[in-house]
Amino acid sequence: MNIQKSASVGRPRGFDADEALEKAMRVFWQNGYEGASLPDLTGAMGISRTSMYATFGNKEELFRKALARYADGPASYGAEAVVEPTARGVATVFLHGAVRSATLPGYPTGCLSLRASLIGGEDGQVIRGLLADWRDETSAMLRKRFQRAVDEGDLPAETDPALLTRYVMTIGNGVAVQAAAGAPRDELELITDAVLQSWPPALARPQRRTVTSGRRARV
Amino acid sequence: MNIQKSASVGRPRGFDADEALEKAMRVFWQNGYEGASLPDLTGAMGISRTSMYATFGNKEELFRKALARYADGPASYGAEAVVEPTARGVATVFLHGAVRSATLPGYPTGCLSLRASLIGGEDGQVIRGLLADWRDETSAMLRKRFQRAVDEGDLPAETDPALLTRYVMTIGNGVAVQAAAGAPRDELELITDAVLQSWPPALARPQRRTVTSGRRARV
DNA sequence: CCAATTGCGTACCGATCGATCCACAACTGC
DNA sequence: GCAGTTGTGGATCGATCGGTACGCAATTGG
Repeated sequence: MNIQKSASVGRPRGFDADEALEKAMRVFWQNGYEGASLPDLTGAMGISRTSMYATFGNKEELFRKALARYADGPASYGAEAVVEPTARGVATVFLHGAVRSATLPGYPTGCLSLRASLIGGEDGQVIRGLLADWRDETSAMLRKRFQRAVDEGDLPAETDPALLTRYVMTIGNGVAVQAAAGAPRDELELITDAVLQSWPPALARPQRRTVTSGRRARV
Repeated sequence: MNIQKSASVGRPRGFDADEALEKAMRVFWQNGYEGASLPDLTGAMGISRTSMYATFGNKEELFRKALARYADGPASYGAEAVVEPTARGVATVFLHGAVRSATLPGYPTGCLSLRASLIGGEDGQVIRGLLADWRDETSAMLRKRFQRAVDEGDLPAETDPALLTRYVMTIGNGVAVQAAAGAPRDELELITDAVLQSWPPALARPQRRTVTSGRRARV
C-alpha cells in the first residue's frame, strides 16, 4: 500500500502517479488539508476517486506523500542552508529560500505547512502532528548548525542556538504569511536583507548562564 | 438583524449575548472559521442552534461580530501603537502587543485572523476578504503613522513607509505563527527585542519609486 | 481463446456540514 | 384572562464530506 508502483500484470494505470502527486501537492498548498476536498484533488489530478484511493491509500496518505514531495522540492532550502560555511550564510540561504519558495511563479504563494497546520478541530490532529514533526526536524537542523557555529567561534559564545533558530524561523514564518497575503517577492527580499543586515541579532538570554559568577538576572 | 439586543416584549433571552460572543470568539480563535463547527460554537456558547441563528444571524455574521470583538479587545494593539510619539515607539508597542496578544494566558495562542484566513476553498473567500480588510486597516494606520514620522524627521527621508509597515507586520505575523506553534512568551519577547534593537531597519528601495505604478498587493 | 489480475467509473454509504421548520414556553400590554 | 410577540428545543432539511462496493475495461500469462 505504501508503494505507488503499477503492477506488471493487469490493466496498466492510465495516468502518471508522479504528475498526479504534483497536482495534489499544489491543491494542498493552495487550500490546506481540510480545505482541499476530494473532488478538488481528484479534479486537479485528473483521476477518479477510486484511482486515488487505489494509488495513494486515502486522503491522509496522499497528503503525507505530497508533503514529502514538498519538503524535498520547493521547501528544501532548510537542508541547503545548513551546509553553508558560516552561520550568516545559513541564515541568508534559509531566509532567501523562504522568500523564493513562498513566491514561486506558477505555484501557490506562502507555505504549504502553514496553510495546512493552522486549522482544524480534533480530527486534524494527525496532520498537525505530521507538520510539527517536519518543523521540528528543520528546527533541529538549524539548531545543531548554530551550535556548531558557536563551538567554532563563528557565533558569540553566549549565543543560544535554540533561540537563534526560533528567531530565524520567526522571520521565515512571517515571510510565508506575507507572501500568502500577496506580498511581492522583491519587497520580501528587501525585508530579509534588512534582517540579515544586523547579524548576529542581539539575542541574549538574561537568565542563568555559566557557572562563572557573571551578572545575576533581575528579580 | 444586525443588532443583538433583546426585545422589550416577548420571551426574554435566557443567556448573555455578550458572554456567548466571547466564547464564540475563543472557538474561532482556536479552530479557525471552517474548523469551528456549529456544535463546537453552540456548545461553548451554551446555547442551541436556533438561539444562535436568532441572535447572531448565521455563522458568517457570528464570525464577523467575533472578529470585531477580537479587534477591539485582544488585538487592539495596532491602534495603541500608532499613538506613540516616535516611530520606534510605534514598532515597539506593536510588536510587544503582538507577542502579548498571541500568548495571552487563558486564550488560544497565536492570532485569530491567521488561523481563520490561511485556509478554505472558494466558499471561504468572504471570510478571507473580511480578514484582509481588517489587515489592510491596520496596515494603513501604520503606514500613515510612519509617513508622518518621515515628514517629521523621526525617520530617514528615504524611508518607504509602506515597506517599513510590511517589515513590522512580517515580524508580527512570524510571532503569531511561532506562538501558535507553542513558543513561550519570554522567547518571543527576546526576539522582538532583538528586532527592535536595530531601528530603523536598513530598508532601502534600490530604485526610484513610481508614484502610481499599478495596484499594490495587500499587506 | 481463456482465466487471472488490476485499473477505472458509477453509484452509493454513513456522518457531518450549515441552516431551517414548527410547536411550545415565556414574557408584555391590555 | 387574552392577544401579541419573541426565545427555545427537537426534528429535520439538502448538500457535501471522506470512503467504499461492484461491475466493467484492459492488460498478462497460458
